[in-house]
Amino acid sequence: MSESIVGLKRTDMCGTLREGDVGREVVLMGWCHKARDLGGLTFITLRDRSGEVQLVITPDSSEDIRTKASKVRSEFVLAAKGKVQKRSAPNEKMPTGMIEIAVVDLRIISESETPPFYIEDDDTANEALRLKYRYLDLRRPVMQNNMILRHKIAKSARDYFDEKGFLEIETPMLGKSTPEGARDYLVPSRVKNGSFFALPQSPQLYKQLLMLAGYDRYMQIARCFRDEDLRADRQPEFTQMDLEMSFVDCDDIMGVTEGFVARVFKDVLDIDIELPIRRITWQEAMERYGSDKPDLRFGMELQDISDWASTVDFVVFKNALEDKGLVKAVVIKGGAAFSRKEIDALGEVCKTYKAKGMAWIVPAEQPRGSFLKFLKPEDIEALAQKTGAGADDLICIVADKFKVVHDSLGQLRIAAANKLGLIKKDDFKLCWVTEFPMFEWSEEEGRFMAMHHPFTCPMDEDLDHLEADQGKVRSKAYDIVLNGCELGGGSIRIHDRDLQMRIFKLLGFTAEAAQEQFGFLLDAFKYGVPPHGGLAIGLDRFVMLLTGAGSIREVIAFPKVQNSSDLMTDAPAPVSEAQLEELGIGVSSSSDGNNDDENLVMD
RNA sequence: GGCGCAGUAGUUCAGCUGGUUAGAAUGCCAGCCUGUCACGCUGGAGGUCGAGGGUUCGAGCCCCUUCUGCGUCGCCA
Repeated sequence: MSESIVGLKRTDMCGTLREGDVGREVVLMGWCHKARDLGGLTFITLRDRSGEVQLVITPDSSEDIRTKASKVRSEFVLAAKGKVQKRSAPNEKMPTGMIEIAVVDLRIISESETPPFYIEDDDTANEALRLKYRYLDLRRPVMQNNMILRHKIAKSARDYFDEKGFLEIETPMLGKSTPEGARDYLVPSRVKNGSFFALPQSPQLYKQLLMLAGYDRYMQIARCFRDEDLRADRQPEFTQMDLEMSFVDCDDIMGVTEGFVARVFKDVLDIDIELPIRRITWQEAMERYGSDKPDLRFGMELQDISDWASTVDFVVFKNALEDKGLVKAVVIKGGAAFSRKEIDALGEVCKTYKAKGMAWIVPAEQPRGSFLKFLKPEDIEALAQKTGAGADDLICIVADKFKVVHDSLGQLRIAAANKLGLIKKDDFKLCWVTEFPMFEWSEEEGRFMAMHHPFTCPMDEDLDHLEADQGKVRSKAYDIVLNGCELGGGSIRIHDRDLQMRIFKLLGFTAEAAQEQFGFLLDAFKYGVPPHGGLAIGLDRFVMLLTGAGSIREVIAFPKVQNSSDLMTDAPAPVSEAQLEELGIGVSSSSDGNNDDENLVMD
């Protein structure tokens, strides 16, 4: 049975009705959240995007309505006409709990099978199940709120940047594959067999060319693609609030970005962000927090104890120091109460980040620790003195090279803070991390790679030793960090063709390779380039942090799972021979005999 | 590719040292019920214990392989 809505015009949304509406005749449409048949009386909770309201069918209702009401089940789509009346038994828990609708016309528009999980806010259902039936999952009010909040942020962005004179300009989805950076998603060309488009990892080059073209201020809420493994905060396709400005320096970009972030916090959560946002150099962030995205909601900073370690007769420290490394410590207040097992778990965190181990010590009257036999009583006292640790505290120590020490202790710091409950969920701490290194040594490639991207401008002070000491060159790049999560980042770009060529050369590009990959950019740079720079904010992460969601999947309508597939549509899926033929692509079964796992090969 | 966690009724879970016919709650179905809102009461149906193999007199439980989901390292300019 499926009735029509002809003759009924919706007058109100379910969740908007209040006591002031009593006496009005309304027409509502929505989903049955729950039907309660008490025999003579039937209550139906009707739900739409705005909320829920109670329908009531009494023994006075017509036979037809009572029959239909008895057939209604969860998730049926209903249309109801009736009069708003004050409830004799109000429900304080519902926003519409003071009123109900006395039904005079009821239509079952669409029936529903029993859903595989109950549509409620507590997401007790298995995530894989939720994703397979995402359209049902998206009915849950908490998911609808996430989508609404996401919309609000996008709207704030468009309003804000419009007011600041930005133009939203769309850039292509089908572009050119570039070396460096993440793996590209490729799209085969039908017209030019054997050639491929790449989906954009970001609109980077297009927005730079828009600056060159004189558009001055550009923004775009842009979909980006990266074919890399997923994480709780990483999806293969994601959305960036992308912007670029001409005739600016770092301060201009950071200023306009701060205004945007503050605007979103105000519009969405009614929170006032203190401006300007604190700035920390990359060097300082690494040294104090062991991270280029420090969580400033708690202290527990890293302390350099290399001087102390050099006076101690412990081979682990000696080796690290001789190997141009350092020794650092994190003091966990109250950590003396941790069990051996809990301390070992912290050691495991360090090992995950390549530390060979974690030394620890509780500087109590009867000291406890992992390397006491190498320490004299005065060593322990000196360490306690230096680090400010007391008898109730746990000192965790890692000795290794710069990266290992900071990575491992930085993560240990977070693990310990989580353990001690130092991180408040509704606390928002922002910072800028500036002066990123221009290059990063890649063991795998055996060369320097661009830490940000190859179009990032080096700092003026470091231009002179660009060739001489690449590792020391800093760039005009900046990241904005919210609660230890990289919210976004950007840079001032190179606008000088010669400098751009120098950077390509340092990255190992021959002049020919640079011309082949980025010829269009280098050509464009012959025709008058304004100084420019920009930034992109990860919209999904921003929404995730503002909603307190545990992963960006919670704020993306139709996300992918860990193997980059879509549990609802089963994408990616094989295509027909004819389609492949047209694209000039052959597919061969892989040698392991697993027919489901096929390899693409070019004809 | 590595490491870790999980997979038992539609759903969320329990299931002891390997031992009778695998349980609970909820949902679902039927009947009753005039103020419910986690409605209530009575009754009922519902299971390839993710899959495959092995050990055993006997496997949800032990072993191997594999699939799926989650977290994470690598990776993500």
